[in-house]
Amino acid sequence: MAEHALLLPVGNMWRYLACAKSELRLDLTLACGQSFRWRETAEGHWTGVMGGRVWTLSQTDEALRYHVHRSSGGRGEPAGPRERRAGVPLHTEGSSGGSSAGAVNEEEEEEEEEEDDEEEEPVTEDTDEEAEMLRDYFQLNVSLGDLYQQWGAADPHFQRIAASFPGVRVLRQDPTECLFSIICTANNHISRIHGMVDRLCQALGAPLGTLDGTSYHDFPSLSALAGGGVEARLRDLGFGYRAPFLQRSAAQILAADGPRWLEGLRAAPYAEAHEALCALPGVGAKVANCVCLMSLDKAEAVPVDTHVWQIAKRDYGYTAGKAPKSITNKLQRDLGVFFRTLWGPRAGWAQSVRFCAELKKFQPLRETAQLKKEDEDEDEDKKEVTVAREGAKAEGSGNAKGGRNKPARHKKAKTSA
DNA sequence: AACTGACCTTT
DNA sequence: AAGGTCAGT
Repeated sequence: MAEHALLLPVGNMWRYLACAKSELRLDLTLACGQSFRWRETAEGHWTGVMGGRVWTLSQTDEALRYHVHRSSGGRGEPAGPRERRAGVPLHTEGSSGGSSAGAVNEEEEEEEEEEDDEEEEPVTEDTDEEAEMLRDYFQLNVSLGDLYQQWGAADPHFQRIAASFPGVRVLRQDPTECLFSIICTANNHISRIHGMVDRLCQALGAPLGTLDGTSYHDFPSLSALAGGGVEARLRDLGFGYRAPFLQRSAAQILAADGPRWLEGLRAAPYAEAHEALCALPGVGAKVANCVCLMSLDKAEAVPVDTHVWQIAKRDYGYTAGKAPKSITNKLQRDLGVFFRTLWGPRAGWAQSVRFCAELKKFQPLRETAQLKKEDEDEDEDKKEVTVAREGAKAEGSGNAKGGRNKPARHKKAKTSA
């Protein structure tokens, strides 16, 4: 029910936010595996759900353009904390093409027609609020240009790719959405993850409306994720062994004061947040680092995956000594310290740029600048990196290994009532 | 404390 | 093999 609330098409009602392309590149930032909620619905146009609303974003050289799709008859309340949804029905097109992309809840489409929310508040304030939502989501208060400068000066390998991959920012995502999306990424393909997150929202998230035949859903709430039968449902949706991780993690968080527990970690030190996350089923060191970096304001967190490990070996000669067969926790800690020493307190941001540049889908971008650049100096700076391992603790709460606070290990708690 | 395989599916 | 995690040694 309410599956087919009609979302208004993008008219000429773009809003603009001053933002240079060197500060933000939508294509790189939205498709590099941080969030799996955005699709390029048209050339240079990215549509997705953020903060309980459906957005379409695009950009010019100097501005970020955005539009929020309003439901024409939506009764689906946004699950967000703010309930004030200034939905103003403009066109009341008879709901036509119910082209069921979901095939799940096929309903006879009823005429969208109920109490049209009488405008109870002036809508003008909403636009400022939405601009602020974007600034927060993209963390536009952080000057990426300055950071690129610093990283490039400190690291010739970063400098080598910087010009080809500008505007790669770390998103500030909702912690719940980030956590449960990232759990899905473990031992998985990016191409597959997109579909999984999509089906997750389709199956358990509140419907927000339909646009161009595609239905959009909010990210599932913790209660929806923790519900009985969720594991089996997700198994059917192709989540494999991750299905119980999602359900059990949700239940565990709910038992620990719900979303406030997660959001509270934003104010906690990196090491503490990392440790707390690792207590959740399906959350190891790498996933915890991703969540810390992309939703909990831990800019120093460096997720070490196979790509970063390859980079470390190839570019920074980080095999000196021993090369574990797999990426161990110790290796992740050591590499975290190493990259924080190299890149500084926002090492996680720099890592995101390097990771992005490593993705196969973005290799064409690399070629372009490579031709311009020189291509002779290759192995130049492969020096000892072991030296850097020493004074790496100089950055406050850098490494996420200290902290012997409280055990709080539930992890394998089966059906702990 | 640090390593080694098994593990759901899909490219 | 894929942007790992878990349990056992």
